[in-house]
Amino acid sequence: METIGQIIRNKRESLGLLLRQVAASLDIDPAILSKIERNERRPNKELILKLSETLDIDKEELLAQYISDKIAYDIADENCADRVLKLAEKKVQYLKTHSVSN
Amino acid sequence: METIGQIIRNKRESLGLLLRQVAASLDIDPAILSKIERNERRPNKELILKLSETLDIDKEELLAQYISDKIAYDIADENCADRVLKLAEKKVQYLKTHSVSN
DNA sequence: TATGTCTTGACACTATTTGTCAAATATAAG
DNA sequence: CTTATATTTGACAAATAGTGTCAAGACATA
Repeated sequence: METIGQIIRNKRESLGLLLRQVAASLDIDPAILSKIERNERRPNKELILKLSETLDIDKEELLAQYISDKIAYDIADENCADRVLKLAEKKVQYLKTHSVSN
Repeated sequence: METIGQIIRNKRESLGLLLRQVAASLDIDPAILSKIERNERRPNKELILKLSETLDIDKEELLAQYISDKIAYDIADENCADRVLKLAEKKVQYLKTHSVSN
């Protein structure tokens, strides 16, 4: 399974871009991007959006990878992961139909 | 749908316990417990475990509620929630079968 | 060696989470 | 109407986590 860091690094290298170049486009230090690509540091949502533009990666795809990474990390050491995900699905449905902002 | 705060408050009241009493048992300020029960503040995992013991709520049940709450909150405003949850499921499976610690 | 790229770790700054406290509110009893 | 008790609220401090900066080290290539 490809990690989000691998996705980013693969795309960057396939475009022949240097860390320095992409980092400049993202307005961050190359060291941060290096860490993100090696999954040593987690990107935030803003960075995900910029990355999808700079590297021409589908925005929804990268976002889904990003959020599912966070979730998997949250529940990886729980022995009731399946149940948790089913519950989460119900709650999301509930929030979507009942939230004030919708 | 019952929130985690409601679960806790219902159980505490059904046991005839005061905020002050349960808070003392949890070693926290009653104000915090009050906020947790009204979903104004999110409990952390340690508190969840203590709560399940003090109020005699099934530990797995309360943990599942707690984690699914966090997940639902994370993805509530995303329009690809279903896809994210499916991806997360795959990643959890992957982590379970490939992690070093297992 | 000399150059350019990437990695690593220490550090500071900021944001978020968590804890503390006292005043305000609510409820019930005398 | 007081008094007492329980809960709620908001301001604030402390602790933790996230983020950014930088320079030195490692690595490859010419």
